[in-house]
Amino acid sequence: MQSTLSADALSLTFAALADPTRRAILARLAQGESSVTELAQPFAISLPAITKHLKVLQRAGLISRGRQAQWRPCKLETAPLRDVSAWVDLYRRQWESRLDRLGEFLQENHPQESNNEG
Amino acid sequence: MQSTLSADALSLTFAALADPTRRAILARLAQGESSVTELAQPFAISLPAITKHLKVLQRAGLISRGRQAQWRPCKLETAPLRDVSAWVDLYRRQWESRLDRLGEFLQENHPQESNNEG
DNA sequence: TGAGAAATTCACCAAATGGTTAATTAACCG
DNA sequence: CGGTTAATTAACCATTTGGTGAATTTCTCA
Repeated sequence: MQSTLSADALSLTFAALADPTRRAILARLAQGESSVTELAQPFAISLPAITKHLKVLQRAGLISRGRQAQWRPCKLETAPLRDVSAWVDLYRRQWESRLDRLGEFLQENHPQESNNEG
Repeated sequence: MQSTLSADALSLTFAALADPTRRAILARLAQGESSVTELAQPFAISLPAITKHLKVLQRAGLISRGRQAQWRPCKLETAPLRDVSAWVDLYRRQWESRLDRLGEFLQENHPQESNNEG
């Protein structure tokens, strides 16, 4: 699992989010803490596979693990999503301001056209 | 793992963003269109490696390719980042509202405590 | 003390990823 | 036409990823 040079936090977070099973796990955890078997319930994969997904999420800081009796409950952690949000919004703002400037230019020169939206 | 069944759009986008080289390429493209060799400039990897990164970005819909003479300029595309932003904000809102509710509860019971940011 | 439940670790496998060099395609220019 | 530049494709390699089943750890409880 461990790479020689550990990847940066943002890369770990994006990589962790790049799997639908893991996103579904996070969605479930957004509603509250949960045990591993409970989390595994909706999926057609083995428990060890779930454990691996949880390790990926934990390494990305997206969840933390607790311990009570033989359960290791998982809890959603907020910080990494905040970083992702910041990164995404930064670049959205950058290209949106570029498009705005282009839009203004087009407005000045071709008041008819109002194209956007891919 | 599911190559025959192509992964969903959000997974493709997150996976594309999970590499620092690709994020740097996008950052560069946020300032305007660029050719491949120009994009490759800052990196210590070969041109074919850059081509592969561009394919990943294109498959995720994060860039589009043009064509003029022997150049294939790359352009940033906005739609997928909007989806990422929507997903992230949805879950941020979900757990933040949970934390808010917890905060209110704590307020009612321990008016001293005030929450802080990392 | 030991059966059973929760979860992890182990050993393995196939496919995907990220990189390389060498060869090839596509367009320009003289 | 031939040479040059831009970029891609091809073939290959090492590592990572996502999965499996079997064994093991850790805890509860009768």
